Amino acid sequence: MTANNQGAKLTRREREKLRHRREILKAAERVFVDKGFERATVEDIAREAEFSVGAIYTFFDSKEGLCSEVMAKIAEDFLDDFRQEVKGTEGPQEAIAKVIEVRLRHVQDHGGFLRLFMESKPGSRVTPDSAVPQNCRGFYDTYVTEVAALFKAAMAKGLVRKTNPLYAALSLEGAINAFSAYWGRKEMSLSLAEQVETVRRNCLEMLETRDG
Amino acid sequence: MTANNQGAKLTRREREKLRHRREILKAAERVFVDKGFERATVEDIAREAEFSVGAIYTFFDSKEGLCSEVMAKIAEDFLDDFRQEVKGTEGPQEAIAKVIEVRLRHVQDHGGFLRLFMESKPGSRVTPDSAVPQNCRGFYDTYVTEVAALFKAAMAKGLVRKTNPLYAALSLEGAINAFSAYWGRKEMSLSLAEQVETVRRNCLEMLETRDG
Amino acid sequence: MTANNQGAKLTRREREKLRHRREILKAAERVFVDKGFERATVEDIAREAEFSVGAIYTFFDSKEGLCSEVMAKIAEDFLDDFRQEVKGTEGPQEAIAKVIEVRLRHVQDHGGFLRLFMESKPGSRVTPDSAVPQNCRGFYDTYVTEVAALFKAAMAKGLVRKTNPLYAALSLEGAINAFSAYWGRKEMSLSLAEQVETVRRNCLEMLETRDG
Amino acid sequence: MTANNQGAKLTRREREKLRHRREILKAAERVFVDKGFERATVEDIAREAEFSVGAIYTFFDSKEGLCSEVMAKIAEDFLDDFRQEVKGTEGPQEAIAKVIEVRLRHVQDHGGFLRLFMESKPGSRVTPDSAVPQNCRGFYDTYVTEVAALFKAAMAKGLVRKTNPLYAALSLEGAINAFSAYWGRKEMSLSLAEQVETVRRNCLEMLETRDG
DNA sequence: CATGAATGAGGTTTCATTCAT
DNA sequence: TATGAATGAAACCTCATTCAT
Repeated sequence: MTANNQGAKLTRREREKLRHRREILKAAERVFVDKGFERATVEDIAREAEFSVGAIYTFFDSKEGLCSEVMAKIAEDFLDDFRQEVKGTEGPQEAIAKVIEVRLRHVQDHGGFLRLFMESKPGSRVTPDSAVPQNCRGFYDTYVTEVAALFKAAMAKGLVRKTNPLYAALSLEGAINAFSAYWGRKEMSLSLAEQVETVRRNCLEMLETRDG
Repeated sequence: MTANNQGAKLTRREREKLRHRREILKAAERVFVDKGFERATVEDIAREAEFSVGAIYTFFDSKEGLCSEVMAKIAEDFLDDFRQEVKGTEGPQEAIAKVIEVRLRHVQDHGGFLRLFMESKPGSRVTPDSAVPQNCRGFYDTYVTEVAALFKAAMAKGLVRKTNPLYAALSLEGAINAFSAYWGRKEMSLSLAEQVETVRRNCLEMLETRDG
Repeated sequence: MTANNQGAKLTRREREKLRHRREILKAAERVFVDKGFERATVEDIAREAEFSVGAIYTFFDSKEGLCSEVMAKIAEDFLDDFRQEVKGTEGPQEAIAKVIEVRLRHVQDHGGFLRLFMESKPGSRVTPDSAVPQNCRGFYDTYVTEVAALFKAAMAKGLVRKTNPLYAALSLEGAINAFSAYWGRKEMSLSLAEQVETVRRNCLEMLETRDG
Repeated sequence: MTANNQGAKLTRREREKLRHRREILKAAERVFVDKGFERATVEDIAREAEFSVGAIYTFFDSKEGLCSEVMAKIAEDFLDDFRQEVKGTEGPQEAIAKVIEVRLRHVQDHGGFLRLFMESKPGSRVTPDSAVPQNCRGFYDTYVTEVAALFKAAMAKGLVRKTNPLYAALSLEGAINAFSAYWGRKEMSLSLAEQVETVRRNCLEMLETRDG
């Protein structure tokens, strides 16, 4: 039985192919994060993945297509992780604290890749337009909107000062970016817990009501 | 008298040369902001500057060298502008408000170029290492440190809650980046005054003491 | 008994193998006719033949070798068909008429492939030199010479004007090529009978003696 | 005065550029005729033209674009030559004789390139569709039609047997192709005069009325 | 024998840089 | 000085061929 119809078992060959595909995606992410889209060469990626150049093209249509999938995967994984973690919390305040952790862990694991989405609009060509996959275009806004909803809930409960929840979410995002870029620049390696605590104290507490 | 020692008068020739140089720098900035370093070609820049390709190379050693000077000029002009504006204020609170204005005006005039500095450490290659000029390496930190000093002063006067002034400065920076990126993504064109007011209300007020 | 010496019985295995080989040759011909040698990929041929790429290489040494066999087969089949049909005729005049039919039918079934032979000499590289098989080099001349012999016979019987029989044969060939290319270009789909009649009237009748 | 407006003199630089462009076209024609579009590499062409690979691309957009121009130039030059020569004749019979000469001379100078036009319809991929320039699509038909008109005139004057003039033109074309391909294959180098005479005697005389 | 993933040489194209005028 | 044609290294991508399963 060689069928790979829905849910069916995959042959060893197919499993291996999928594994190789994932390996290439991982390697590509590392190279893209390290060098940026333009300076990363397909040969770099092939070397990092320990495959030949041609092999890359049996899995992906083009360098842009590959980058596209890398971004889509990062975005997807991040949103999944974010939602999963938020779901397990009690109350919006704890949820927001969790957001910080998820977000900082992501920077630790994937570098500043998410920042690319923040900027991605036609005309800011850090990454070519076509490499920002359709299903990622709205990703960053989706995320920010969901964080804003958490702030809104917290404000409704009187846990956080009343302001525009969207701007509260953007402020938090911006601070996380700025802090982690600063730590990166200074080659400081704080533990994740320390990072979370710092952001919490310097950002979140500002917003909390005195008697929250 | 052909000498061009400091302060000496320049011949017409020399004055023209300097003017051309500045024109090329301006044009290069526009192209780099629009397309990014990699996708900008020297020919693009030459066309924008209305010079020949060769002319570019009589003024600058290489594309990277040119980018380097563009960045240095942006950094210098920004610091000058920032210090000038701050100097004219009374009290740290007003100074910080001015910072927001200066910073947002800079985004309006020069796009997200400053963000490149925030991220520029070896390894985040949006712009090639060598294009970040030596004398710019510390620029962003200088700026952030000076803003932090303003916060420190405000805290000393009890105008702003006591926290780590550096992180307060980074938070403000991050928020400005996040807000302006968001507005850019949504193609919203708020007036500078509206932008400043929004950042002030959503960021700064959070930090102010109730009886500040 | 596994021997496959001439005439010996073949095992089922061997019969199947031969059948697969023929199927690949047929598929390859279709693809080569459609796309030309260079633009046809081995994968195209494999897909058309419903075999894997690897299978092609168990039967044929290389893409050129495959093309070589395709051409040899076309040439052989054509010569067989031509001789068979001519054999069944009475008198050279009828034979020449039959030639036209055979030739036009071949264009209908195999496209302009024969024209490749007409042109194939080192230096006219529509098809790579090495893909024109040794045993095909003289094929076109053999064919033309045999047609010329028919003309010679017809001239001897006074049925056709006396000229150089070889040039008469070449003229007929050329006209058939030109007519069928013209019809192809105009996307006209005349029936084979109409095509034969047109060539006969416009070419052959010119050569006939008034009282032939 | 550096303007190159209509009719104005060109600067030396511009004249040189045009000359180089023409040299590349010539070299490209030689290589395309020799190897065919697919097997000709841009490097081959560059070497033949004694330029660098990059230089080719300062004159032409792509290999296909270059081929396109080569074909357009051949077609244009041929039509010009053909019309010029026909214009200078007295009576259609002499004109047709001239056609043979022009056509055979073209084969001598440019090889079988014209045959490519004869076959060029979508689907016969000796040359990629896009390399057959728009303004060439109808070229071969234009030529054949004009030759047909000459036959029609000759028929009207009773100099040539009455048949379909278009098919008469196609027959002549086909014969010229077949004859010259044959001579090429046999590496025979008849003089142009001998070639013309052979075609005239073996093709044209067949069509002439006895008392023409 | 059949498969198809993997290889890597080779082709097209771009573009920073040079240099004769 | 200013020009822009020419260079050639290096990038992306294709595809004939191989080989472990």
